[in-house]
Amino acid sequence: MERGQPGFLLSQLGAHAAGRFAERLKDLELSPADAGILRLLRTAAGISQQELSSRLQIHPSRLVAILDNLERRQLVERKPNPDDRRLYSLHLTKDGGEILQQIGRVAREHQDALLSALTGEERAKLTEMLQRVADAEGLTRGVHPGYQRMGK
Amino acid sequence: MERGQPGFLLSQLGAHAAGRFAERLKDLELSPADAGILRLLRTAAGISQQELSSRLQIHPSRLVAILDNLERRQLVERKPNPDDRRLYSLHLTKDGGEILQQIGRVAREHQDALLSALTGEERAKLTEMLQRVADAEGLTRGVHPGYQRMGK
DNA sequence: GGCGACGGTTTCATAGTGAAATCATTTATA
DNA sequence: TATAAATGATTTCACTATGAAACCGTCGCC
Repeated sequence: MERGQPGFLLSQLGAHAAGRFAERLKDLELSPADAGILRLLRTAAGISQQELSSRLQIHPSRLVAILDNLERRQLVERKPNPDDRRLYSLHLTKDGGEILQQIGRVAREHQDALLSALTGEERAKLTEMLQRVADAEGLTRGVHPGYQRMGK
Repeated sequence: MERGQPGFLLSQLGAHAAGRFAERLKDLELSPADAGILRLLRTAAGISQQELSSRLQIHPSRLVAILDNLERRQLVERKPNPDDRRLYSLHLTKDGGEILQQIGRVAREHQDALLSALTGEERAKLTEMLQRVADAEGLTRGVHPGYQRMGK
């Protein structure tokens, strides 16, 4: 990849953005994967670990430890599934919901800082272009390829 | 980070682009860090490992193994520095120069595939915006934050 | 000439990784 | 209904990557 070229820039900036965001999340003692899980559970309450792991592309064996941690901190709850005793039914707790709000705040701050060099109009154009590229590449919205390796 | 928002998109697409590029590099049996090193050595022939590691933000102890490998494959040469016998003077070999050309080819293919959803005009606009953001964030051109953890 | 700093390398302790094994439970099959 | 196969969550294990610190030879300074 040549420097100054969009491919490299994209990858470079993406890694930078992810790193900066991860740093901000550390204030909340959360990893990016933690945040992704909490966010997904808001809209997909009750899903199983299996389903969670396949949606976010996190290895099931890794998910065990992550959920253990989130449950210990009472941000997530593993409820039994009455229909299938093998499955857990995962839910956000009250605390989990509240921390999710903080995550949202952090994300907005992060984004504003990151894109301060662009006008509002440019941000919209950038978002639209990036979304188009992401769709063309078959990326699922909200699923970060790095979740596979951003557990801690 | 909310989905569909530029911050997340950037990070998501960046990771995707880096992953795809790394896959293509595998055909040449190179890691992204390998490619970064070869590329830098083209314009900065003769530098020491110390200097290389600080420019690319690669840990010195990790650099040893990477250079061992590149030297074994005769893509890079460690010459003694006559002025200071502690320092190596790193150089691309003939083979290294040739593989660098192949890397360039792979990078162009990668980039074309990645941005196929955008017109030429849009690509230029995207590049310009990304460069502006990268500059504002203080990123050094050609230095990927991920080199720190993309040795293999 | 001796002493602290420096470059490159090695060692080491730690942590993260996925593949495969395990165990309970459910579904399919006959 | 009995038995086999599949599934979900977890644990175990072998492998790799990581940086900190120790190490050795060399340099610059006083």
